[in-house]
Amino acid sequence: MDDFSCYKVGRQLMPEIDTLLKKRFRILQAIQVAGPLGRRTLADFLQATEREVRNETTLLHEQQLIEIGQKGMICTQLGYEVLEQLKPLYYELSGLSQKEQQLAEKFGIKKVIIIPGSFRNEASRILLGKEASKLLTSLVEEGSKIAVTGGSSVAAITPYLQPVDSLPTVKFIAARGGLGEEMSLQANILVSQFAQACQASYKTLFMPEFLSEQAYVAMKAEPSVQEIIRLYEQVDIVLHGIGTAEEMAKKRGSSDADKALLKEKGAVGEAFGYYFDADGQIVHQIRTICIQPEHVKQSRYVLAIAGGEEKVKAIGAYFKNAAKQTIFITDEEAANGML
Amino acid sequence: MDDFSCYKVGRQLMPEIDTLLKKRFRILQAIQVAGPLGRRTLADFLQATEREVRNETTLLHEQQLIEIGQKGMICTQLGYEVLEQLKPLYYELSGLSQKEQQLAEKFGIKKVIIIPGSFRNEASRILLGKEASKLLTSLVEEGSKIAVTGGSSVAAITPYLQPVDSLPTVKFIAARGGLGEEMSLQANILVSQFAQACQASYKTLFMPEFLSEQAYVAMKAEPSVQEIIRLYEQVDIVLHGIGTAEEMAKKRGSSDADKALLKEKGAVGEAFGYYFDADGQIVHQIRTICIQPEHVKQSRYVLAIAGGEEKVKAIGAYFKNAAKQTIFITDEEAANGML
DNA sequence: AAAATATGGGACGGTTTTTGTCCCTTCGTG
DNA sequence: CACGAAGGGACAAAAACCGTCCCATATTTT
Repeated sequence: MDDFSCYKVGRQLMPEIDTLLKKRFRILQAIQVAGPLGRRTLADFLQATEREVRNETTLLHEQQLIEIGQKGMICTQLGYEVLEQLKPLYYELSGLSQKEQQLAEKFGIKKVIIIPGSFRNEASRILLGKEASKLLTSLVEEGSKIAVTGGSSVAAITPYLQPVDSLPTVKFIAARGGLGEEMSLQANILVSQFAQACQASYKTLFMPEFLSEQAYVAMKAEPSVQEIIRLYEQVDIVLHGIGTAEEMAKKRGSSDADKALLKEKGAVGEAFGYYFDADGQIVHQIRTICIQPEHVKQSRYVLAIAGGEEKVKAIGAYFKNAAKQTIFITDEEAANGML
Repeated sequence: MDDFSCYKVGRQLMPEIDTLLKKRFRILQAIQVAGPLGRRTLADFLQATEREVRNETTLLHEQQLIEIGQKGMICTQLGYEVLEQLKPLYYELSGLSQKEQQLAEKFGIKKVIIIPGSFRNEASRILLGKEASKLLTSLVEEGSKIAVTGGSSVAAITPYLQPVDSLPTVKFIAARGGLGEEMSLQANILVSQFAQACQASYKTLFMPEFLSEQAYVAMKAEPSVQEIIRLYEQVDIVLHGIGTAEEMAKKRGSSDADKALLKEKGAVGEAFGYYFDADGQIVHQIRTICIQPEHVKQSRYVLAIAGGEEKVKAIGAYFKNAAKQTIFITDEEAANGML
């Protein structure tokens, strides 16, 4: 499983290297993701004193793992390699590997990936983006159809998608219509950005949020809508976030009556347009066009992304009744909350 | 070649672990070989302050690598295992592996094994004994005939020979007669002790040191001597030390005239009864029965053992004209002197 | 039996190192 | 040109470390 045997033997003579490795790894990683930045900025970024950061960074500099310029410190190529090679070990030492496995078993899903820190922190979101992008890239095949929902977590991937391999042949599909205000996090916007980044094609679905019963039926019959519904049936990969019921309702600008209704029904979370209760059962559905749970369940891969302390309950509920083939990317904060 | 890759990557982030590992390894090893011993004794054994030893030993104790009793500190089973597993790494870090290879190339022999420290130090002699014993055990086969000379370095093996495998079937043969005073280091005594330790058989050769020409010829004709000379021709393994010319002459109680003669001939070293000059050429031979250089050269393995600063010249000279199949065990001190 | 030696644990100043926190000059950037 | 953030320098307070001794006890030697 691991080939850190010599490290583990060495640790018996030098137990202090564990904490040392974790500390320096964190700092080097922070420099890597947070780009060129100065000593003091880094210090409160990591919530450490200036001194501590300074000591470690001078050492990292002597080791040629970072370069110190006038813009600040940046990670060298060697630093990248060291980070890459030490990542599994860091995960092992931080217990993240173990937590990943525990969560995967608990939820009965394929795999869990934990990003150190919290998605509230920018550094973690950058790591998330890189990790998710890497994963997505490894999953796609020639002509894959990828359904994408909105949300800040999913949006974090954008800067790191690159046109490699078969990515240019895939198609990104908005998993549902827009959500109201925050345009930049809408599924429609994201798919277009994704597609642009990968030089791939995409399909948007612009629709009002709240349709009357009649309008809903009418829309469903529209040829363009029919077309996207057919696409949903052929989706290979679903990329979605998970939200809390309150947050979602607020984002949608739901009325107080609707909020009360949701609360009454016990809704705690939301994913691709469906509200579910603490048991993961769907209790409410937005009356709009969106991908159906059965489409999700029959897709080859499901990539769920969600983190942060506030989403612990929603995530836990969602995975009581989620697609088994799901790969779940979360942050350390949420992972701790769920264990 | 080595599988310390994860260690070496880790070292890039934590360069201090090198010295740390070496320091702790040395201390743990000292405890291992020097048996139960106290803090202060260990301190001047390692030429370190009491404090330093104390700090490290408390840590080793916490790590359960040593046990602290009223007789002093001893190495635990876990400690043994850690030492065993870390030994190649320690050799690598200390540059001993590299020096071993350099010396082997320089001398044109099969292999060099360097024992840390100096043979003047008891701890090193204990390590020497263990190492040489292990090596010898690995070399012998069913019915091997092993020629043994005297000397303190060779004698260091005695306590660590154990009756394993095919050792009981081997025969230890005194490579020559006695040397005078120091009985316990004579070849004759050693072979009997070796044989006893291994439950093997042995053959001694008791003869006066300085024979007249007539007596020498007469002795050679003796059946018992003829028998041992035939044995010399069948020897599989030669185990011998290397001495300086001065030391040997003194041990033998040579006359001043003889010493002057040796000096005139340029003798710098001695091995199994032969004096050789700085070029490794034999310049003088003791007139006694002993194994011949041609017997040595045709034996399967030659195990040479010698160390200490004072022997550097003698060793260097000896290996200018030594058997290619020699495996040479020396100490760090001599190794440094020769490079 | 008694003296001598060696053990681990405790204690305690003096010293070195570490730490937190300034200021300063120098740059890019707006 | 001005502002903010960069790295480097400096320094007092604090902490950690270090060398060293003492002590009660156990073991070894005499």
